[in-house]
Amino acid sequence: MSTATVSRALRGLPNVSEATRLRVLAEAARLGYVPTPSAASLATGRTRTIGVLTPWVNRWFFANVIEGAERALRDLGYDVLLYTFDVRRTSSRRRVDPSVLRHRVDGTLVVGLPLDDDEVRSLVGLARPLAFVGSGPADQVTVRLDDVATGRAATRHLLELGHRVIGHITGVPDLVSSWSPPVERARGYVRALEEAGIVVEPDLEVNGDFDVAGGRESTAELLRRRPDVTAVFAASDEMAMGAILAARDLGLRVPEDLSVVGVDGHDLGELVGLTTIAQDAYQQGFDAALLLLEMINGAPVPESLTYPTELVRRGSTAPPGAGG
Amino acid sequence: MSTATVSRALRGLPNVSEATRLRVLAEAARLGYVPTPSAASLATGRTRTIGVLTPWVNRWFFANVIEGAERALRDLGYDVLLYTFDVRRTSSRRRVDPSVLRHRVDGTLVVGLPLDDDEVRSLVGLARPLAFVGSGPADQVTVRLDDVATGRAATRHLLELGHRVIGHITGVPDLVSSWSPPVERARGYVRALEEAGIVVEPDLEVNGDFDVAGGRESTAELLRRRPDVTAVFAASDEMAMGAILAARDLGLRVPEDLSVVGVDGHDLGELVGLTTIAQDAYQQGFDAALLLLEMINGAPVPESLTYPTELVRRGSTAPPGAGG
DNA sequence: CTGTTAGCGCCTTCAG
DNA sequence: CTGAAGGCGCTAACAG
Repeated sequence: MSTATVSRALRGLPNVSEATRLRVLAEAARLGYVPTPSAASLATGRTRTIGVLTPWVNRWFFANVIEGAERALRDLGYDVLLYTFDVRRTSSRRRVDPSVLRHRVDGTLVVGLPLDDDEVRSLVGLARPLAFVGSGPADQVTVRLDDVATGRAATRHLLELGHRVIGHITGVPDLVSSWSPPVERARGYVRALEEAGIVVEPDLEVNGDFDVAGGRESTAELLRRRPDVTAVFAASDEMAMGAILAARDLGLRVPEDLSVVGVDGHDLGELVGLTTIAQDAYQQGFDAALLLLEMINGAPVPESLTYPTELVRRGSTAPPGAGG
Repeated sequence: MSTATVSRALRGLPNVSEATRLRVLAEAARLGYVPTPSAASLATGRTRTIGVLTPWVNRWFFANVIEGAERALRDLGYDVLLYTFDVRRTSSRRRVDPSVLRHRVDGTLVVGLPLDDDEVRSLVGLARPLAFVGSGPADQVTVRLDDVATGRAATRHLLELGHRVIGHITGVPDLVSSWSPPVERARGYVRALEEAGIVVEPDLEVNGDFDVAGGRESTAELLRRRPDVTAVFAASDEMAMGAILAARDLGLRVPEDLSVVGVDGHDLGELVGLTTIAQDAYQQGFDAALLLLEMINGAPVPESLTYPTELVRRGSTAPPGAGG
């Protein structure tokens, strides 16, 4: 029997009689035969692998998106190649160099990673399907929240409680990209303030690096600078929890002296009574992976999917001076 | 110029004159040439890729180990292929079938995934370096805590505070493997009780699925069954936080009515005042990756690395009945 | 130091 | 429906 017939049988192609197919399958199983992916990939140009680019895996949003995407891809026989690009306020991250992805992935999923125009261009230059989760450039397929609306809703919640001096803890430096979620949430924050006729003061915004420690430090700095702040909107729950720690460090009570609202719907939000705008990160990862595979299969896909959010009111927000 | 010379120049092999090497490098840069990994892999049998097998990515320990490993591997030019195998109490997980790894990875890192003997055997059968993080079979390279000592230390902390009826929230079903961290932590728990002359009661142990929701449910069940419990040792911080939620659901105060101690040193532990046995998960992932690469390079490596832990006392533990 | 020659294992085209 | 042949892009061994 020729290798060509075996190859056809194993891949379920037509033009193989049922008898030979069964014979091949049986023999392959008996021998424990496993195809060599690099040979297949060399011959076909396809890798059955998706590159996932993300700044971190140990943060709520990112971990859940990655897990959702991995499950979807695995179910459909695709492997996941993980690339992290640590993003910090203090140091600029390593540039995304897509040449490492060339001939290595059939598609790329960018998870919550703000890219500059050059980086996007170079990814597009790979000529492979590309999708973004969290946010992405306007002309690319993106699975996301309406981040402006999210920032606006969080800020309005605080305004409706009666707050007038509201701080904002944002995520990454806005130098890189004009379309990262923190940038858009900050826009929503500004818009809500303007709609309420409140003058927006730049020194009410600080950068919290998207984690607990960063939220804590930046909130401490904010409260030192502006002791008149009565509420804080953090662009993620982890930073919001850092803000609560900072308040506690300074002897302030939450929510009596400081109201705090976050974004995410973190598993531990309930435990600390955190008011938040909840989203489903796992599902976004799962669906983005499916979209990407459809693109690979040449199916038409929507330009973007926008996911719902929900304000979850808990004990970390209250009218200013509620307790004294 | 021949392809062989180009190949040698690009890979920095000897036997190439400096002049030609520079010429090759310049031309490659000009053309934007990128080698095709599948072709190299087909020719050499090596892939410069490491498979990372883990039950979850959205849990503190796992996310941090993965991130540490990814950073170490990336720095040394290796790619990370991520495979998750969801482990739950309710349903048995998909078996680990290493045939998908054959010809695809140069080594495998198993992160906190309890495997049965057959699965370990089949991984060993790949004839590629293999390392475990969290725990592993006795005869394999493992980066880990002393989990028995960890369970014992946590339980002793509760005993020293005066507790006598101490529940334990463990992680995964112990059906699969005899060497998972939760199993060993439970052993430490039992040993500490025995050393204190306390009769070990099986109905004081419940399974919390290693996450917040599971810790909450199983603690609720435990407290319903055994209202005399005054303290709980959870095998992870996330389950411990679930235990605190369960206590609160039942109107119990922590620590007055119920003391809770966990394991990990979760970023949010301080916020909720959780007493814990802290470990450095990121570093374990990082070091395990380095070990694996040394094995790939044929260097001798220690059979196992044991990491230190530290008891962090916070407000979630106190003598029984401390407040009333 | 450089070039030539065989493959690595699979897939695709074309004959039969 | 099946077989033969060529080639995917690179590396290893050997000549020169």
